[in-house]
Amino acid sequence: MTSLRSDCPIAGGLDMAGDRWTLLILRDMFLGKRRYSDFLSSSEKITTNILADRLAKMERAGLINKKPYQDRPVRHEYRLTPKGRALLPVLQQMSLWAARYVDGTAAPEDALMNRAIAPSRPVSVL
Amino acid sequence: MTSLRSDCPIAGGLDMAGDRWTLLILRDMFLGKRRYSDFLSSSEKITTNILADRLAKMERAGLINKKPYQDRPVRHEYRLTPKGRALLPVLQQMSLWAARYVDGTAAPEDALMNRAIAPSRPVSVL
DNA sequence: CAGGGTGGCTTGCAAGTTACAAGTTTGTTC
DNA sequence: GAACAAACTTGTAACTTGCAAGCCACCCTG
Repeated sequence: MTSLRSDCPIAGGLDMAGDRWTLLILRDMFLGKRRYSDFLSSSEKITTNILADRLAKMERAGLINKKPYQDRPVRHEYRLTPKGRALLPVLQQMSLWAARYVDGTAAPEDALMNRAIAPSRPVSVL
Repeated sequence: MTSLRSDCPIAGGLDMAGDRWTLLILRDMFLGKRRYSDFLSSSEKITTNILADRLAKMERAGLINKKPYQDRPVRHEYRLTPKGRALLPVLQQMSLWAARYVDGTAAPEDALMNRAIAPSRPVSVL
């Protein structure tokens, strides 16, 4: 996770978010989840150690940040940074692809698809 | 790889292509590579056992197919299926994201970006 | 103020996956 | 028939994942 395999942007992207869980946590955040227990409740059943590890790595990678929402006891919530939010089109395209080509997957969720990130970037822009 | 974690299309997509190498092999194919030795020569330096394993899994997943291009000795080449080709937009969005947000990555390659798959699908279509 | 419950982790460990190196097979070229 | 090459396969150590259990701080109830 700490060094890139090459300067290819695809390799770089995969080095930061190319595992089985990171993009699913991102998806949950786009759907409004913010707390540890929210992420645990998703239907893919991530385990606690992996969730804690991924949240820490994602924070170090600048995809999310962590802020206390209460003291006593201190509890944190996790939110997308602009860098994390900018991965939405990747999630959208992945959804469209799987919904069409992978058996047993449902249609993409409207909440993910009907959403744009700030400066929207069409595919064939410079 | 054989069963899906949920019916979410993102989870489905990740179950098929959410690892450190599959999308890089796909990228190489979009750039015209077809042979085992072509894939080995990429700058990320995939090792032979992983390459062989990934090619076999991708074939089973229907992303690519394998055909002999000569006998004596039999040699195969690998080509994208329509299902594999349809992952191009995912690669494109990943490239745009990383080029913009990941330090040390180069600009997306024109050969990948200036390319459309047959029925092009804008993001916010049903 | 003891006992149970809850949210958010941490720890331990077995099983699976990856990386690196070396070897094998099939045929071709000198 | 020796060297070479493409395309794998095998062995093994290191790392990552999945599963279960434990832990700590705090609230809540009696």
